[in-house]
Parts: sequence; structure tokens; C-alpha cells
Amino acid sequence: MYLRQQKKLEERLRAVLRELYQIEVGNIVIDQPPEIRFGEYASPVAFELARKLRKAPRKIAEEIVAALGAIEGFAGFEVAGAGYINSRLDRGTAVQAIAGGSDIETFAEHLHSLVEHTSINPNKAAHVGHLRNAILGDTFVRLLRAAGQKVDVQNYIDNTGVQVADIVVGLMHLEAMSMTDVQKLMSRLAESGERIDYYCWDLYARVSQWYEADEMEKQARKQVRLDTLHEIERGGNEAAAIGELISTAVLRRHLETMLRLDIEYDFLPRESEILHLKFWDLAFEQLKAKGVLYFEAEGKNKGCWVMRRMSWLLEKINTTTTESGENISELESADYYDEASEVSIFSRPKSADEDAKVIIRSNGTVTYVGKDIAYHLWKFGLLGRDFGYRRFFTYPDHDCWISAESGEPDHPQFGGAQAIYNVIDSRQADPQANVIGALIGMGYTDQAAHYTHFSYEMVALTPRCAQELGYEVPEEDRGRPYIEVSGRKGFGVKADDLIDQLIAATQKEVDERHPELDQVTRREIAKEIAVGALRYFMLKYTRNSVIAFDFKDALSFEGETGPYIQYAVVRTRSIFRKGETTAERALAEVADIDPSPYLAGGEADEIWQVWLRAAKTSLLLDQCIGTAEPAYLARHAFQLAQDFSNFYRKHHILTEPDPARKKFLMATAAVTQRELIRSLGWLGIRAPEMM
RNA sequence: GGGCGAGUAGCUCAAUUGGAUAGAGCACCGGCCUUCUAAGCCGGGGGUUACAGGUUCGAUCCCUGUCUCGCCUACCA
Repeated sequence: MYLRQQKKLEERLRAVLRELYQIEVGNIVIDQPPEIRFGEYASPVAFELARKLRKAPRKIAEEIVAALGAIEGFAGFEVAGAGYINSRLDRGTAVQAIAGGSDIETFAEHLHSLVEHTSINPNKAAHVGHLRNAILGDTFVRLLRAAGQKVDVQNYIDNTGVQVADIVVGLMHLEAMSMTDVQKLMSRLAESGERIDYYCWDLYARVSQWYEADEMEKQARKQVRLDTLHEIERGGNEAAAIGELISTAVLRRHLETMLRLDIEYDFLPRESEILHLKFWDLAFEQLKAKGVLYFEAEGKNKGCWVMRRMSWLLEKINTTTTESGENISELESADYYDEASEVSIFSRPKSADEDAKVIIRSNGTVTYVGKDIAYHLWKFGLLGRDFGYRRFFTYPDHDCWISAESGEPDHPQFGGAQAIYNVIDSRQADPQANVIGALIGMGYTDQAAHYTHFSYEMVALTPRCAQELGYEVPEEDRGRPYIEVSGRKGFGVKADDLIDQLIAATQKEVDERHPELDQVTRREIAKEIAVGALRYFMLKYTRNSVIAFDFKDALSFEGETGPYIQYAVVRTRSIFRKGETTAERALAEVADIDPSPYLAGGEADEIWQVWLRAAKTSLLLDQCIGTAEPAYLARHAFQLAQDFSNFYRKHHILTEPDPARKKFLMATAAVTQRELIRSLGWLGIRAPEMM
């Protein structure tokens, strides 16, 4: 309702400006007045026109208001302050419309999108940083799906990288294990209920220390690491087999951890297949043919195949654009690859570009960015080769597939998406930008424009939290706001430990509050609250804010938290239970009455505030997708819960004597419940029956 | 050296992307359970938005400079 009326108002303003002043205003700014008593929409458009028209803004605003006439659903327009144009909705009509439903259809897009998130190296347990990634990604998937998009969820698995190699080194060299020993180890762990990912967490830290421990041996040990890495990449040997076994087991653990948070995946592309199916060879041919990649014959990169950096391109086209991906759409108009002459803007420079990015080293091996370019060509359906697929993990209503050299004949289609989102932390902005740069250089500007590096800042630990975990915090770090986690040092909070702690804390509360419920139900409620607390905690910060993790904050269930919002829903449920009706019925019954009398006067503003906020959920969905920022919706849900709590205290619903007013108050609780559950659902948070 | 991000209340963060009196949560102080669940509500104190200029009707937001912090910038992967 809110969004639809805003668009109507915008159009009318546009028409009025055309009539009165023969002016086209590109973007008509409409926001909300500082106080609800001023109306629902405010536009400062008169200020903007003041200079152009050489008139006082207030005068312009008066002329516009006079010319607006009547707009369906609006009660009136007025000039406020120095020249704001405030618009009031007809509250009675609006309430009926809000009770009727949402207006997602005003912006729904039927794109085929691909979201990649989680992507944890399968060599250790997931930690809080990975949780932020997965929760952000999963939430964004839910938002896109809510807006009508078809979304594939991918979790990229670097199963042949140096981190997996480190684990293999640990098993083969520190523990002197063979393949059969490793198999025995795994069944021993399984029997004793120990987690393979936790075992690897410690082993990874040990191996990282081992490399550095002995100055004399350092060189040799690093060589062991490199040799192991190459064996794993090549495949068909013991190191590769052990790597495969361990990484697959750890991967399975990651999927189980994420499932605790209701996070599911559709496809797991692995680096091993990107290597063995030779994706790179095809990408190399394309890059070479289009001149994006060229052989460097001199300078420090002599003997390598190199590519211009994105930063160079941005400077070249003289834009102020900096953040990777986000403003690529501005590049669309220009041509960076000329089809006719087959010349790319990236073509070989006259003198060596020392700053160029090396894609193929002088020893003939491909760098990470090179493989990533190939993979992203596949994502957009531009590579000309596909993975094999086989089933890997089963969810209640679908399967998760994994890449394979030769897979099952019948499988769903992946790749070939119209838009992609890569949930990757901000430290990888540069490599991401270079992949985008390669696409642009190859002439795939449209794809580059739909490539979003969904970047976010890391989760670090407060010094206090680090000390609680038993880590020695150096003197100079104690005053800092946060300390970066480190897998190599085994320094961090493991995801499953945190979830366990959260459940233990919520379980205690639920047991105390509801001794009458059976244990299974109490357990279920405790889990829902714990997950709600965790997911909300990770979502309430905007993406580019570093989260300084602290158990005190994360284990809080009061104030701006998930449980606060869940609690508001539980209160509405309680009202309908005691009132022996349902939210659906309460919303339907608002049609029987005229709510207008209850929406007028100062006292009514706080009730109207609930309806207005509830009406904005769709607007928030639109904004969250446009800005790739789920935090706005998290905040919206909190504010709606807050508005409701305020209303709830002041207006006692079930004892309301006026039957028509009672229906209206019931509908107020109902619309809150509907919008809170909807918003929470998109945030991946369930709304418990009781708490 | 270059690039990016950040600096807002004691602490952690917002601020609808240039709009009206910069808002929340936590912490602190005071009040509210015989009434739909107190994981709640109400009230209070708390601010030179790092600093200095500039742009304009209007700046936390844009521009220039300075300071502080973090990250990125390898033929490692």
C-alpha cells in the first residue's frame, strides 16, 4: 500500500511540475516527515526548484499544492516549514487497503539469479566469521525469492587449495598416517562422537605452527607443503585421496552446522572439477583471442601472461567509481571491446605495465584470479562447458548437488544466470574487481553490470572476548576495539559452540517460564529463539561495519534483538488464542467496520503508526534488494515490534467495550503479526508459538 | 608509495543516500506486574557528528586538506 501510494504521488507531482513549470525532474525525492502528525510523505522538491524558477520555495510549494487536486487515497496536501510539501493519506481507506495485502507485485522481477555464499575452506570448523557470511547470503536469497526471482544457491568449495593441503600435511607428516590410518581415525572419531571439523581445527593450527617452528627446517617444510598442494591439484595419488576424504567429511559438517540455522544450498561447485574439467583452458582461449590477456616479454613480469587491473581501467575511463561491482552499471554505455576489430581496451600496452595482474606464471601455472574468471564465465553461461553433477546432501524438500567429473545423467541446470551475487568479505574486493574487469574487457559489459560483489566486513573478537577464550592478548592489542580471528592460530569462536551456548541459554529461560510444556516443545522453542538471536545479531549491522564479537552482546535477548521481535509475535498469538479467533479472521473483519473514527486525534497517532509501519514492509524489501543491504529489513522488523509493544501497553484489546473498536484493535494486532512473521521469515527467523 | 573503508552519546551501532529538533540498543538513575506473556513499557541524564576550510536555501552525508585506525596492493594459493 505504502509503496503504491508513493508511486502514485510521485507521478502526480511529476505531472504537476510539467503543467506548471514545463520542468522534468529526474528523481523526485519523497521521504517521511519527522513526525507522523505531519503526514505520511514529505517532498522537498520545491527547494530544488527555487533557484531555477527564481521564486521562494514556500511560494512554489503553495502553487504545487494548489495544483495537486485530489488523489485517490489521499486526504490532503499542505505546505510546511520553509517549503516542504506534506501529504496525508486517508487513514480509513489506507487501513482497509493494508488489511487487504501487500504490493510486492509493483516491483517484482522474474530474473534468474545466482547467489554464492558460505564458501568455507573445507579444512576446519566453521567460525563466527563464516556465520556472518552464510546468514547474510541466505537472507539475501530469501529477499530475492520474496521478490519473485528464481535463485540458485551455491557454496563454492576450494577442496584443492593450500588450506586443505595443510591438513593433509598434518595427517601425513605430523601424524605419519596413511590412507587407511586416516580412515581408521575417522571411524574412531565417529564412534566417540567427536567432530572431524573440530579435530581439523586443532590440527590446522598445529601444522601452521610446525611450518614456522624450526628456522633450519622452515624451507624444507614449506616445500613439503607445496609438493602436497601440487599432488592434490594433480589428483590420482594418496595425498589427493586423503584430501578428498577429509575435505568431503568437513564439508558435510559445514552443511549440518548451517542447517541448524535453516540455511540450505542447491549446488556445491568444487575447485577440483574446475581443474580437472579444464575450465581454464577454455577461458584462456577466449581471453587470448580477445586480447584481454597478453604475454609479457619484459619487465618484472617477463614470461607471464598478464592482464590489466580493474583499477587501471577505472582510472582510464576517468570515473570516480571505486567500489567493485556496485557502480559498474555506469560503464554500460561505453564499448570496451570492439567486435569488428576484435580489439579490447585491455590490449597490450606499448610499454610494459608493471602493475598488471599475473594470470599465468612464468612456470605455466594459473593463478587464483585466472581460475575465478573461468568459473565466472560458467556462472553467466559464457564458458561453453558444464560440470558433471551428482547428489550430495538431502534436505526435506530438495537435494543439494555437488560437482563431479562424470555425474548423474538427470540433474537440474545450474549456471547461465542473468545476475550473480558473491557474498565475500571486503578484503577480496580487489580480486573480485579483476574478475569483473576481465568480463568488461571481453565485451561482457551487461554481465559485468549484473555482477555484484556482496561485500561485508569481517567478524573480529573484542579483546575481552579473546581473553575469555583463553588467548594471550598482547599488551598493545588490549586497547583496540577488536582483534581479527585467525584459523591458522586456531583463534576464533566456533559456530557450533556458539549455537550450543545460545541454545543452552534460551533453554534455561524457556524451562523456567514454561514448566507446563513437554521437553520436546521446550527444546524446539529454545532452538527457535537461539537461532533468532544469532541471525538477528549478524543482520542488524550494516555490511561495511566490522562486528566486534562479544558473548555478552550475542547472548543478549533484550532490546534490539531477534527475541524481542519474536516476543511481539508471541504476544499477538496470545491475544488471538484468548480471543478465540485468528489473525486472518481479524484482518477480514476490519472490512465490516469503518476504522476512521479510531484513527483521528493525537491518541490515535500511535495506532496509526503501527499500520503505517506494517504497510512499509514491501518498500523495505525493495530497498534491501536495491542496496544489497538486509540490515534495513532487520531494523524495520525491530521498529514494527517496538511500535506494537508501545500500542500493546496502552490499548487493552480483549477488554475493549466498543465492539467496532475492538475489531479495529484486533486487526491492528493481526496486521502486526502478519508483517512481523513475513519480515522474520525473510530474515530466516521463525516465530515461536510461545516463549 | 598507491587504492579502499572507517572515525557520530560512556560502549555497540543507525540516520530512508543532500532535508524539518542527529536516533536506537546496552550501561547508569527513577517508576510500572490483581488487567491480552515484564524476553516488556514509561521517564531521566548524556553530542563541537575526528579536525580545518569549501560548495548551497540546507552537510553526519558532496569537494579539498590534515590526523587516527583497519584492510588490500606478491609469479603464495
